[in-house]
Amino acid sequence: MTAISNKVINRLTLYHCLLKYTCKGKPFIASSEIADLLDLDDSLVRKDIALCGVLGHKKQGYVVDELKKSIEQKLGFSERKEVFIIGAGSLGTALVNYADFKDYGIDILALFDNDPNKIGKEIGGKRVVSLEKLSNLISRINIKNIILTVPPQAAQEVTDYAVQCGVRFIWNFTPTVLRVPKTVTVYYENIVSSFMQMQNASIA
Amino acid sequence: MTAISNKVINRLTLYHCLLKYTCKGKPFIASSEIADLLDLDDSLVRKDIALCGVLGHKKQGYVVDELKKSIEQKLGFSERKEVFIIGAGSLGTALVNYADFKDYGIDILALFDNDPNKIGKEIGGKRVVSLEKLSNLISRINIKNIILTVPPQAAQEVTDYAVQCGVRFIWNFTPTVLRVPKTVTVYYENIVSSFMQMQNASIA
DNA sequence: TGTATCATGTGAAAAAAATCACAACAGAGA
DNA sequence: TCTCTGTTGTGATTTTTTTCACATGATACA
Ligand SMILES: NC(=O)c1ccc[n+]([C@@H]2O[C@H](COP(=O)([O-])OP(=O)(O)OC[C@H]3O[C@@H](n4cnc5c(N)ncnc54)[C@H](O)[C@@H]3O)[C@@H](O)[C@H]2O)c1
Ligand SMILES: NC(=O)c1ccc[n+]([C@@H]2O[C@H](COP(=O)([O-])OP(=O)(O)OC[C@H]3O[C@@H](n4cnc5c(N)ncnc54)[C@H](O)[C@@H]3O)[C@@H](O)[C@H]2O)c1
Repeated sequence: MTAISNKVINRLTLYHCLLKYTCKGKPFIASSEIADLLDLDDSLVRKDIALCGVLGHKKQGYVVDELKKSIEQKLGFSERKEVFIIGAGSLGTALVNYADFKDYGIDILALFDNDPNKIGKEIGGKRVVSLEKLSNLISRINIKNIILTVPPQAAQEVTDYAVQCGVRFIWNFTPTVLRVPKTVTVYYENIVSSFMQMQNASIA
Repeated sequence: MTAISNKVINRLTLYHCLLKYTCKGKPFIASSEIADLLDLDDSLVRKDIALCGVLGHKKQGYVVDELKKSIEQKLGFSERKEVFIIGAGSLGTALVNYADFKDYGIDILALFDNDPNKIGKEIGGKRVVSLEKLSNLISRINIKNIILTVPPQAAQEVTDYAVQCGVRFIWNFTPTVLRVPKTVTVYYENIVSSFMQMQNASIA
């Protein structure tokens, strides 16, 4: 089982979206259809698919349902991934409400905040807990992933605490760069960069 | 002025975040510091910076303020980019409330929705307008960019309408692949893919 | 003032990613 | 049944991106 590059992961999730919503009901799909919709080269699509171990059918393409399932398997959508959100603000609220997370195996267990007005309440059916409780909860249920949605000014401080509590993966939605030990992975959800890349497409 | 790749854009925005929040007050920064924080090769950082036309200083590094401004210039943060949001739900609300957008020149003018309970209200100081008014408003003020945050089932239909109204760039937060004419650019804000990439980091 | 240092800037090399090109062959249709 | 077509699967090539390696020279400091 070879490692799979981030670019491939990104494309495979897009293929999956396509199969899930755009191709609903269709039995087969050709690599060229996927390629056209996503503005890619069709051989690239075939190579991505080959990585999932799916074989296509001459003159017909790939079986939609089989391909969808294989992508799910390859990317581990069915493995349950438990996550805490730290920062129960606007964005934290949106993320708890994101219905499709469950299809990817992403399960938000609770939100943490330091605002006494929010603590004890529920957002999107999930409890908002005092940040102080993080340490305790992490040692009880073994959570490795957090979504960081606190104000940028609080990001490093909260990160330090989370790392100390044993967090291993930080999905960082704040526009800050975080200092963490080598054992911790930060993924920068650099939302503005996406917009700039989109704009750049017109020039390039 | 050569085109700049998406990877470079992504890194430059991260350097910018770093300069803005992590380095506040520091006069100089070395490429190796940036590289360490972001887990990159330092010569890569220097090459990215060279693209912005900034020269460093031997034994000192780059002038933080100068570098920050040059990235802003290179990526066009100070050019005003007017945007409509379509879909005034959880995520639309979070995005209107995203304070840092203004630092990147992203200016959300209004939200559109088809829910009569939302139309006429304000969210984050911006008016929620009936989607029907989009055509009119686009021809009046010349808006090219929309942020799409409607439910996935409505995405294609809303897209078709927006394209017809003259939209050129669609920042698509829905987990769907959109059919658009070649003249229209869709940027897929494939949020789940990020999470999968983060997880992958542990294996790779 | 002199010197050793350390960060830059950049060619050259390596690695990774994408594109090209096409053989193979299953399936549609005559 | 036969032929033609359209799509796969994949080697070869090209392009892009990253890493390596080091000459350069400004700066700190003795
Ligand atoms: N809103 C967006 O769409 C958006 C988009 C991209 C990035 N971001 C970033 O995401 C972060 C959150 O944005 P938001 O709009 O939800 O902000 P927000 O102000 O609505 O929410 C921040 C939440 O964090 C809590 N908080 C503050 N300090 C804390 C601490 N020390 N410990 C625990 N909780 C703390 C606050 O009580 C609040 O509930 C910000 O860094 C923002 O820049 C937001
Ligand atoms: N919530 C998140 O954090 C998150 C994250 C990633 C992606 N998404 C995606 O973003 C989209 C929005 O998510 P959300 O959580 O804000 O959903 P939501 O249900 O809270 O909001 C959707 C909004 O769209 C409006 N709407 C529905 N049909 C419409 C139409 N035809 N024309 C105009 N407006 C219409 C609704 O009235 C509602 O206000 C969804 O596609 C979701 O999958 C959400």
